[in-house]
Amino acid sequence: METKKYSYDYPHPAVTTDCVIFGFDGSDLKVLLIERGIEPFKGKWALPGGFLKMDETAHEGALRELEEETGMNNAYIRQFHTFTEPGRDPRERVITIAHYALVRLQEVKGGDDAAQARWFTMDEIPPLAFDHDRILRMAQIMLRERIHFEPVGFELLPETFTMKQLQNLYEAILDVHFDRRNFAKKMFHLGLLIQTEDMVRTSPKRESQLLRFNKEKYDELKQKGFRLEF
Amino acid sequence: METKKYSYDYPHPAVTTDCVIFGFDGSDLKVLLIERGIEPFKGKWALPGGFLKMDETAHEGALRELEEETGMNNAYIRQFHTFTEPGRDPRERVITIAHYALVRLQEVKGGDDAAQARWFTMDEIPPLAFDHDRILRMAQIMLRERIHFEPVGFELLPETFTMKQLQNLYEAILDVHFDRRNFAKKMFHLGLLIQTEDMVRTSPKRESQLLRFNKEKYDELKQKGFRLEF
DNA sequence: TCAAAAGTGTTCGCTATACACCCATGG
DNA sequence: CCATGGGTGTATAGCGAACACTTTTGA
Repeated sequence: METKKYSYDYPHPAVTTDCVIFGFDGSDLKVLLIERGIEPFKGKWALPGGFLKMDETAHEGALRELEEETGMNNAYIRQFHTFTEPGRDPRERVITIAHYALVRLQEVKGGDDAAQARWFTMDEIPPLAFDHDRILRMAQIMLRERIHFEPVGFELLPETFTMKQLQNLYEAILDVHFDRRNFAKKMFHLGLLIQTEDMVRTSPKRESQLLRFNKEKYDELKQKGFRLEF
Repeated sequence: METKKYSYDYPHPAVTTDCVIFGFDGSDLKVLLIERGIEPFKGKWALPGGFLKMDETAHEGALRELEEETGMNNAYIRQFHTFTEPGRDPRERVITIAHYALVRLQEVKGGDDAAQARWFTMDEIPPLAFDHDRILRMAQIMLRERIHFEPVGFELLPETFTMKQLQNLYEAILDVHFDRRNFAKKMFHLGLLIQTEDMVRTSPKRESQLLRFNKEKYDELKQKGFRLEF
């Protein structure tokens, strides 16, 4: 502990990136948590995260964390808040730049990380290490607000999906209920959906049509500036 | 440079808070800038900001900056993004937690700070130091989005104001134009405005009614959850 | 008397919402 | 034949957008 190689005239906080990784299984919104293997909070569940390297941006750091945990390297990821309470880490002053990521559950392979990782639905989240409860709650709020400006939901769905799944997703994110017919009408009216030829046997008795996200149309709309009404 | 008193096993970035301070003069949205007195970027205009103290949160740091520059200690202030590009400060690695503040121009006394400070309208902003151009642009975008969830505009207006001023403000923030009658209709319909008895001679020829923000009603609506449509 | 600002209402079209019946399938 | 899930259409109400004339007053 005598070999502290990095010295400054003024005290500097440590900086980490944390990542709230959201996934969707067709009915429920889920979050990936890691069981901590070391103190502090050993054995508790926590958000994936780690120290920012000196030559990477927070965005790159968060992507790195995400890849370590999920093997994904092209996910949607967005910084939403930086948490700075002086006492939030018992070891030293640590501020964390928090992100949320949206991933397709189907594409997630287990992470490299030896760490214990598990997906939790939003209503079975255990108490978390540090101030991660608060970070998670705020991630949910920010995602909920974001959906009014970007069709973020499509980042969570597979290539093709059913209208029912899309509605489940919006309902899970916004925590509201929509009328089935009105929801479909509105979604089609936005023009962001393409109907495919394919059907899928969704459950015991019925098959349903598969949809696809119209990215070209979205990019076009984004140019002009638009709002998603929900 | 030998007396570096603060040492760590791993390199730590320096952390600052920067503050985009918005004001409104009845017609135009303005931003408070500081002329830098020291290198780097000496003589250039920049956002007010400074190093985060080890015992304060970013919010407290931003409030402190704000008070130094404007003498205000109760303004609306909100963190919106943390900028982390490794090269953004030529001296050392500095990340900055950026905030925007909304203040009432009438209440701003000159700051304590000896620094040269000036209000600029949004279309006369000079090139700024560091990456502050980018920070300012993003502040504007975030404020624009925020107004869909909170009636932030009232933070920028005096206690009483005219419908014209309110409309000017919304038009300045959103960079759009509204029909005068439809705008008034919509605002009254939200129920967030109280008509006062008073009139004011706003300009050459005519007097107009003064309005007041209905904070109780707003708090009530916020409880239930609501959206501001624009 | 002209120019500038403010006050005021109506119409039209669209969208949001509420709502019910039919069909196909598997058990 | 029953239960489940998916598909489909209509009627109503409310909101958003477009739009013009009158009044006041100071220059």
